[in-house]
Amino acid sequence: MRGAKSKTKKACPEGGYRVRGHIWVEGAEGAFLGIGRVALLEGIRETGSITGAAKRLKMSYRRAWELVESMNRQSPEPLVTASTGGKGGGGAALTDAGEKAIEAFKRMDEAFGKFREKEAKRFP
Amino acid sequence: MRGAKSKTKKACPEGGYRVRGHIWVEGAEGAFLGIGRVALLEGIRETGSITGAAKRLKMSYRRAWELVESMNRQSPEPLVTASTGGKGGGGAALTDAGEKAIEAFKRMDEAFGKFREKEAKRFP
DNA sequence: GGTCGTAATATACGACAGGGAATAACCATT
DNA sequence: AATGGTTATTCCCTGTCGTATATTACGACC
Repeated sequence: MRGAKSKTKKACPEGGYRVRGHIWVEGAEGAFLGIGRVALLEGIRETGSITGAAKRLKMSYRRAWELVESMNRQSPEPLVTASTGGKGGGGAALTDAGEKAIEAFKRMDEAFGKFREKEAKRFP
Repeated sequence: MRGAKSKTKKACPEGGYRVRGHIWVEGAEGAFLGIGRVALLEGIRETGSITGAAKRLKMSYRRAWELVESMNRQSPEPLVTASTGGKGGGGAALTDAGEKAIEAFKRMDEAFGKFREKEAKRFP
């Protein structure tokens, strides 16, 4: 009942399986920096607000704000500064620590991609 | 309102953050082999039944059975064989492919641990 | 000083993964 | 043929997570 009896078809030399994964940095209260949080940081940098980043990433403002709070709480210096009122109603921006965090994570994630690709050879 | 102002405390040379992650093998229908599935396979090997493995891992039989089905469906040859009735009411056992899957995944997971440890140095 | 769009916060709603229970089928052993 | 523990399968229920919605506070700019 499982059909397909292999058929000795040797197309796809290293084909059927691929290795996937999540990787993230943990701080005092759990998740601190992951791919989603980094995307949020980039969204904030490019839109100038938490609201704009949330819309771009199709997540609720509430969640975006919670993530920003979580990151700021767990870092000795905040990654995002936000201000209310004023020109445009307020906004948010990355700090230098925020930029550095993005950079470090992206390098790690790239290395992770290479790692997965290499390890996938274990499952031909 | 975020307190703590860093304090220039340089104990914990590479301390605050650690890198964590999940890694798994994907097949045709999604997840094929992960740490939980491997633990289940080992539980089956050691208890001789899906029921026993589920109890040991404190998961419902339903879930355990679904995981076994998923693995068997996505492998050219099943990782687990099960039989009903007979001595002891039936049972389950690993195939040779099942043993090899455990082996391959554990090696990969070990390499993953080393990778995370190495990459954590990016976040001092 | 009114305006505007954002930050910040609370509440209610909905989706869904997983758990638990219940049931039927199975078959060597006794 | 009765037993017993397991596989296989279905149905319901609940906790959790995130979304959506609503409200208030804010302050530079016109």
